[in-house]
Amino acid sequence: MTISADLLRGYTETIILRRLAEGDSYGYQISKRVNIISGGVLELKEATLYTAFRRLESSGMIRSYWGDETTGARRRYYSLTETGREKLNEDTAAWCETRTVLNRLITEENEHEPDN
Amino acid sequence: MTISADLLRGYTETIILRRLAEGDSYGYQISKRVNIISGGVLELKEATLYTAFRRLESSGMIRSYWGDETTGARRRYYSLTETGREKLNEDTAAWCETRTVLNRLITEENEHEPDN
DNA sequence: TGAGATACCTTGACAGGTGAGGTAAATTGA
DNA sequence: TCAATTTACCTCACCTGTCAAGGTATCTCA
Repeated sequence: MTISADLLRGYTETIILRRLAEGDSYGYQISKRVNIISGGVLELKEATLYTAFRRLESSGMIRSYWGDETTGARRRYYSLTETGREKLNEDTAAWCETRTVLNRLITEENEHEPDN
Repeated sequence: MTISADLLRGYTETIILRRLAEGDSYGYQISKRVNIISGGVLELKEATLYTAFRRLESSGMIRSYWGDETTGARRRYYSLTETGREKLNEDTAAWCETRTVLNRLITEENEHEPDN
């Protein structure tokens, strides 16, 4: 079972920032790591990934630099900025709140709540 | 604190279906109920709500009928179809899975996972 | 030699959310 | 009594994130 893209919309950037909090990384690696960590159910599409990188960089959340690979394909590494780190904290808090609210709205019984 | 729209994208229909699982209802009421249940942090915008109703009805998830109010503004009631009920079950399962995966990707430590 | 993996990138189309606009009736309070 | 607010519905054009499809280049291994 694969997770629908629509259910993830809005979390792509947070997922990327979280990965970069563990250390500098590059597109291809982040993509693979996310796939592994998710148990294979989530695949960040390349187009999605790279457009997210553009957004994050132009808004100052991440910085990029070319790696000095002497072998293999060139890699563009990304690193979290201070702003990005703060954004990650906010996003993480937002996720926790969203999770609570969605749980209440989708999975919990609400029949005995007051009507007004 | 209000929950960002983007984080909810894709859950609007599920939220509506879930409300209708508790009994027939109409737009305005669903909107208010969602707001109350969410503790005031989530507000389904009218445009969002009504376009979602259109989608759900044309895909056979819900049915609508005009109420016979003798007082107050007219109301268009919606009721869940059998298909809609099944969809709600699938969506609920999808939410649980998404929640687990996002938790792992956003809030958990993954530093000790194998690299490949 | 050539298939597959690594690694990057862009473009155009699509879909869901929403601000801003609209209608109409009932209620409320000054 | 009458203006403001609430109830209740609706649509359109725009914005934004996703992604299929296309591209480039290098390395590895059979």
